[in-house]
Amino acid sequence: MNTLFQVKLQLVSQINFVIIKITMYKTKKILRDKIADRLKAEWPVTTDEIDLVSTPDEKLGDLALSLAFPLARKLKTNPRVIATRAAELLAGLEGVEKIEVAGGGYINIFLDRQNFFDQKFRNLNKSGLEPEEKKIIVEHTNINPNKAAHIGHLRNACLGDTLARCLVYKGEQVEVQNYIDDTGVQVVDVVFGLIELEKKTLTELGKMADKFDYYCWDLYTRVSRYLADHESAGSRKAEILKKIEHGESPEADYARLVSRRILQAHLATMNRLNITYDVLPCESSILKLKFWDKAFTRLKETGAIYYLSEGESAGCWVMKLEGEEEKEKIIVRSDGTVTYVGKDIAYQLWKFGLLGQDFYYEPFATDGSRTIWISSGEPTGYDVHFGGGSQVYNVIDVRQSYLQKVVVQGLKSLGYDQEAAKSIHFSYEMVALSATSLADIKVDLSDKDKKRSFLEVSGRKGIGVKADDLIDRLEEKALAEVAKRNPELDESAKKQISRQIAGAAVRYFMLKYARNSLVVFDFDEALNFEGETGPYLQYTAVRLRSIFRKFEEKTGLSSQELLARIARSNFNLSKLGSEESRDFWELVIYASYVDEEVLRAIATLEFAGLAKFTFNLCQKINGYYHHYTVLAEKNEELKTFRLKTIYFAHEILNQALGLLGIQVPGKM
RNA sequence: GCGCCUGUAGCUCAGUAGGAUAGAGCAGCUGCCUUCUAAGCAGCGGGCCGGGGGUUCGAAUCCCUCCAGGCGCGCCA
Repeated sequence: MNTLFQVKLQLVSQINFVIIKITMYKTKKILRDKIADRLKAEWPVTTDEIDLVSTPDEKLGDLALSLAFPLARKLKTNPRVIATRAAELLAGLEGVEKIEVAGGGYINIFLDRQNFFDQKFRNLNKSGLEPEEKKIIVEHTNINPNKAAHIGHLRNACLGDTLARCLVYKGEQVEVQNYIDDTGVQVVDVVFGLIELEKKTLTELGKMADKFDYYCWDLYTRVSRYLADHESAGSRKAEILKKIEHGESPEADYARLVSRRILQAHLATMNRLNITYDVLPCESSILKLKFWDKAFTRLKETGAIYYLSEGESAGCWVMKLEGEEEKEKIIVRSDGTVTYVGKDIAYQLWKFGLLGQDFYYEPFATDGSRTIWISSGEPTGYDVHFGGGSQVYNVIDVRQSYLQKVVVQGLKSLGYDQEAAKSIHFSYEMVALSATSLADIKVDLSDKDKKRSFLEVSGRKGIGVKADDLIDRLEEKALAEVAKRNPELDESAKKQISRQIAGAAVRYFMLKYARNSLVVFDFDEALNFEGETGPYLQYTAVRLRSIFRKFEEKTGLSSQELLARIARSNFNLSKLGSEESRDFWELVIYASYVDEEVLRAIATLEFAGLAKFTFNLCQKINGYYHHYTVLAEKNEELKTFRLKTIYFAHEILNQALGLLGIQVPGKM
């Protein structure tokens, strides 16, 4: 009972913390302070209790206070009376046009539009957000380097990459890691297949043509089936595993060749989606540098794990789990080898800089001007360091929740409570395949699997849509559209645009679902370019940009001169008709919520909201675009004002698209 | 058995730190291209928010319970 109560208290304090963070959004924060200041003379209210929410309708104002309701309850009076009095107290607030009482006791605030727009326009490039961490590590992708990437991996990478982008936008220092399990059983399976089934020599392997990842995809499923059918082969596989872990030739050479080549393929796939990394820590380096030994010593010394001499788990080192009194998690097996979780605890310690040891690094690839570093178990001569974050996000699907909990427990048991609290499992649901998608990829299914309406992606069974296949199909479709609409463009320009469109389609598709929602992948849906899709967002931006381009062509002004002209302009909003005034305001106020959306996305790790926000913004922009012509407007003053309005919207849209990792083509 | 998640329009999903009339997209139907790109816009139809209780001025949102589904709970990784 007592602990339950404590847990509740803890939750409440966490929630308060989040509330404060989210409403950091400048205008609201300033307003909340001022409101609290005015009201506290009459009632006992603090800034934290001032909850400013959006109104359901533009006619009701821009922001609403609902504090009259709880206050009325406390004071046992009518909320309407309180609201009326509050409205009096708040009269003449700076930045506020007027205040009205509505409904049962809502206090509705109408912002001073002229003032608001001027201010927001001037601060277009300042987010108004502040970093809170020393260094944040985002670990994502983490694909076993033994086969082609599939759409399940894409979801992981898109979520992780978007999180990193949002954190950077907030001003945080972010390090993106992609962990490579280059000595694990999945790689072992493929090495087994190459040696025992395919009888490939290392030289033959090196000469193998393109699509090595596709080749391994098929080989991996073949090996899985072979091993299931030939139990006796298990000992050979175990032997290979051991040799790879100890770096013995030639098995370890096979493993290295396979994992590096597949890793190259994965990076190339992710690059198509604008996703990149800072560092690739490898399991082989962890083994070579004996990270586990260090962690093991510490875990033993602190009593975080202990030895069992009798019972079911006799001979094992185990860890107690909070809240599961009679259950123990085995960390070291009775044969002395460490389990997956054990290694993960050591690795997590490294991420926080708590291991007292770092990898060596060397360049693995370059991505534009950015070097992607890979870990090494031996000195390389490069003086670079990674890890040592103050906060760590592990992007891993929901099935790993239990193990992630154990890892956090490991940190806690070692006394690292703060790090445990900042060790965040960013979990999300899996990607499955719809019945039609299953029919699309030719794959043998068991009778049991055939009966289900959808199937979980499985590399082992070969059930999955390969990432490159999906992107290829999207590019192909985009290219056909681009060629139809812009026949004057040369081939390379058309291809470039198609790549950008395909990338946007994938990224939006992966982000539009809430993370707890199981995505049942369907080709028809993923290949759609209309409605709530990435290409729709791009199209919106392209059309706006086209207005600026045409304006510049007509007037001969440069982009800077154009910006200077509209920044200088000072249009009096009262000159607008009521309809245009409303449409202008709806667009501007909605767009200005971008900061709050980013903070919300980070706090809840829910990027579907940010995706939705961007989509809704585009809907508003398209509505405006359709209704108000800019370039043909005869009234020069009004024309400049409209240019300013869409410039504002366009800038914010670009910011949002950047966060979603969506590029804007020059033409579509 | 225990734990986590999910159930909202014909379909796919938003909305869940309680707030005013439950929203999009797709699919269907009606209009709009001598006009800044129709990958667009405007409009129509479509809902016991899984069922039942409770808390509250107010519940899709919080609590209890039941029903249905998914996923975890290895000396696998």
